[in-house]
Amino acid sequence: MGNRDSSPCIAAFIERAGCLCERDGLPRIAGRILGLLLVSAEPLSLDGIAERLGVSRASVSTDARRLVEQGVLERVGLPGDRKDYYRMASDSPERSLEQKLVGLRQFLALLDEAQRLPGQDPAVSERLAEASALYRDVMLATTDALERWRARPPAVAATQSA
Amino acid sequence: MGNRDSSPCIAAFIERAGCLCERDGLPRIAGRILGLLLVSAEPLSLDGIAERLGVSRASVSTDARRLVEQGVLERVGLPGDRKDYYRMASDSPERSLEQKLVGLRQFLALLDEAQRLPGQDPAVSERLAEASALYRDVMLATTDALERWRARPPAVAATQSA
DNA sequence: CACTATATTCAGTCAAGACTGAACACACTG
DNA sequence: CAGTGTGTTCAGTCTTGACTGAATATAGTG
Repeated sequence: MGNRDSSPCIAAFIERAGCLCERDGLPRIAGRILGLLLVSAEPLSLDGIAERLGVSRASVSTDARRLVEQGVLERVGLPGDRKDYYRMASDSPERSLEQKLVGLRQFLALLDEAQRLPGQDPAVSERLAEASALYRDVMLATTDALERWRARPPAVAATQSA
Repeated sequence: MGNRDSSPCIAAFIERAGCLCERDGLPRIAGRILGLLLVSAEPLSLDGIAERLGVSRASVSTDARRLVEQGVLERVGLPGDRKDYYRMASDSPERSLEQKLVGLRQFLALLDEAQRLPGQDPAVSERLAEASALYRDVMLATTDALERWRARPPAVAATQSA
């Protein structure tokens, strides 16, 4: 079942990716798809992914679409082929980071809501303000890092031009 | 049941906290405990929390212990009282941020593992290196923000001295 | 227009784990 | 040592959502 060819290292890597993504609220299969496509040079078809991972085509269809919606995967066509192919989006690291940022943003919003709550003890207010400051700073720093990354010098060559 | 007194705003806030923490892999009740203690000036007993939230004491016992282990809650005693009381740890924002950092660290480790995989296409290697660089930078920036926060000027006064 | 290849959707199964009440353990008190 | 207040653990229920095979849609091909 699945993982027919290729080294067991890669299989292990894909599994790790699956488990890790599970912690972020993604289905395990979605994580495996990401792991697989992360290390594959060519786009893979839906059937190819399903067979390679040893899971149902239904799951791959659902999860791949979800990942496309999140912007971390791209659906591409191959000339003379009716199948859908998938590959990592060119800005996928950015996108998955943004996914994590929304979590931070919501947490920050929660802290702000807490600060606006009526009848707060001064000590509580201060605790909230401090936490809020920390998370605001982290968000800022992360956004900056993202900006720096976007402005990074373009890659020298690599096969894939676009 | 539960939320007997206090404004409905607070009840809503606690619920939001519960749902938000669920996304981070915590039981909803753990999130509610955090929300409740975040806005309460005094430590609360296990029974007090359970009654206030309208949940079983068993859940509060389990989840509070978990939060204490994570370092975001502190178990304190009150003189002349045999009960356990809980309050937010003084460094709780730091701790929950660190929790998030371990996720980043694991993700980074996964990327590194991918880079060490045998027989990599150059384009893939470059993609991995770029992603790795982004996440490394984010981790660094976050750690810096955390340092800044630790070095922040101490609070003016507030009721709770320690 | 049949026919085929492909992708999506749906009903159903299954597993994980949150939550609970009740039993239990523990440690004070008199 | 019984009795009581307190925290923990456990067996069982229930919800959620991942995953699947099969049915269904969609679009290309002759």
